[in-house]
Amino acid sequence: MRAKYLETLNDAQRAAATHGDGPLLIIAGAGTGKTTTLACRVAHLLERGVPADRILLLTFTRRAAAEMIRRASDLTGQAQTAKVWGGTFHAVANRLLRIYHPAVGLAAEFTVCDQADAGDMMNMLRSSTGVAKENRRFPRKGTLVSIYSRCVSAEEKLSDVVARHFPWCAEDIEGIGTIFAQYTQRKRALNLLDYDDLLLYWRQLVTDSPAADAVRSRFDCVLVDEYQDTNRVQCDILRAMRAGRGDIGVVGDDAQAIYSFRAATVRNILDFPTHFPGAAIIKLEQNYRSNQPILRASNAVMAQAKERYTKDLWSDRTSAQQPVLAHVWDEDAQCKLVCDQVVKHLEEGIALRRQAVLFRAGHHSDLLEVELARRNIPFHKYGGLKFIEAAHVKDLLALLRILENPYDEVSWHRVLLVLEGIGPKNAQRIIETLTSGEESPLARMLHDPPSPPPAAREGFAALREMLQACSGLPNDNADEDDAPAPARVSVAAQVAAARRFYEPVFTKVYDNAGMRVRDLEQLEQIAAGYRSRRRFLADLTLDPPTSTSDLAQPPYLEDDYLILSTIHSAKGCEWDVVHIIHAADGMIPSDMAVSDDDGVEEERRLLYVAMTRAKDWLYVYFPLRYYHRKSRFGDAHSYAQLSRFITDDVRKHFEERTMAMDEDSECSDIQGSGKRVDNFLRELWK
DNA sequence: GGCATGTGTATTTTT
DNA sequence: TACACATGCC
Repeated sequence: MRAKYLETLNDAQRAAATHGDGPLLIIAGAGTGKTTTLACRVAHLLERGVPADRILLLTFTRRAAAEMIRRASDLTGQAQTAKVWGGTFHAVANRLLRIYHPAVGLAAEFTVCDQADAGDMMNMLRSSTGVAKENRRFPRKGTLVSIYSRCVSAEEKLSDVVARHFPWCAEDIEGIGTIFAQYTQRKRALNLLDYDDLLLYWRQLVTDSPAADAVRSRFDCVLVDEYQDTNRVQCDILRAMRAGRGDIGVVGDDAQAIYSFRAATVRNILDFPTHFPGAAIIKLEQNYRSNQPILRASNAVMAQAKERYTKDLWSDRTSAQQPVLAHVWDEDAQCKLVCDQVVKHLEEGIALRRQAVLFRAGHHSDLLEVELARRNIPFHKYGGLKFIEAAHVKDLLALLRILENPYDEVSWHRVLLVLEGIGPKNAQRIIETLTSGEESPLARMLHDPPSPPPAAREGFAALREMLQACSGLPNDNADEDDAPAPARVSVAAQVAAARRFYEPVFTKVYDNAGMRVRDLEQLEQIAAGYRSRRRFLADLTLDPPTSTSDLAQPPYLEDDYLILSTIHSAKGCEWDVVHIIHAADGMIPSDMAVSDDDGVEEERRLLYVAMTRAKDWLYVYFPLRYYHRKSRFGDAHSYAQLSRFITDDVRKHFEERTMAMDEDSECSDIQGSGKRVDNFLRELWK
């Protein structure tokens, strides 16, 4: 008997969901019901009797995994569905390594550091090795981290990576090599893993460790979403995880590969049948998301791609409304028009959260955010700068990380620099003293501290007290007999203690202290949901709040808000109305990406991804004039070109509207053919 | 050695 | 606009 939920699938989807044990490659175009299909496959596996905790579901974000598991659970009604191992490669690596760390020579309390932490360490090495001394333009920390990560994830030599992707750093290659060598050494010594390490250790765990068999046989089935955006190491991991077993299913779309900067390679999809012999290939080509006009325009964009993609998506959702290409005078006009359109759709009954504004880079929405705030239109922004990257949040977390891993020099450095009167030199000296002895640097700090510079004496004492309070160790003066057993201090209490320690400093150092204090309060709230500090830190690093909204507690959940998102963060999502702003050359494609053909091709796919997020309405905005605010001259500006991807062939599929300026510099009128004016006016009364 | 101040410059996308 | 680096004062 066939389960009810399978009836709702089309033939290709059902074939994918009910496929047997062999390797399975699903090529799923945008909006073809990929999530549904995967959820059904999970449900099907469960009903076939596969235990939930023997299913591994790898997705691009933890949110995507949670969504699929939730849907599978709805389909089967089985509570045990929650036991499915779901998450990102990095999160799963972390989870496995917490169990099997001895097999790869890791200590249990290793901490995971994010990109910014890695950058801080690179910076410390940059000065301590002195390699940057001779050259004033030695690559910055961010660049160093990018180069490093690229070498590791693509498994390419430093010299090749620099030559191909960072040619302007070629003359510093020796210094970079020195820093990298020390970077890896320090990380090991300090018990730190960066994002790349998580994958590398997972790979080692399943290819070359005493636990390899145990890890492999933990899972009966592995499912991977967004396979086009995996890199070589991730591919190796999958091959090793499935060595001698066939049950692996991957889903991907080569037309949506947008992560080559993270060394993702389309080869993984193309070579899947070779890597996993006997693989069945199923294509999903019917789009259930977008209406025909939107799909035609999107297909037209991809039709110009250098590589021909295998599929044209089709849809039977008709609509008389073509996507709109809006020519606006400048960025101000763009903001106003976006707001107008958003409100118009809202008044027609489409909630704000069913609408999204998409853009190439995080800062592209800066002006719009101001305008939205001015008009009291609530919004949540995904992508771009994150809460977790703010200096004051990092400062506070550094304190917890010291408690978790006392050997974490980078965090010690951060914490010490917060104190008034301690600069890089003194911080360095103090850290050297702390780590010189046999005992843990934390114990040394509490029982036999180095002397701080006189100016920092008070702050230093406060720091020690704080660490003391959080660590739960008895202090020097405590009478051993009377001292109660060290109480476990809750994570939230630790954050609270850290907050009390930091807040006076903040009010001195930062101007908008109020906001920052609020951030820390929110951090404390998040901490309240955790029993384990280790878990708290790992989760924040591996699955950071993607927008400030994630920090908001239930009262806000009912509120309606507009979605602002980078195109990268919009992957996998869909909205009734999508507004794509800054469709100008230099924005899409980004100036940074046009130096080589592959870069341009990826930018094209990026526009395609953005367009195919739309279900019913799609607006693409093109501001004609850009101002150069940094220029000496008052109103210096330049005229932009329409994105090179919106060719004449593509424009045929759009309705074009032009907003002109009137004397008051307000955008108020329409230019173009009479027909367009009529269309526009009709829109207004509709 | 720390810190305030001034100058120049590079500036995407994310786990 | 933010960040790295240089300079000069305490």
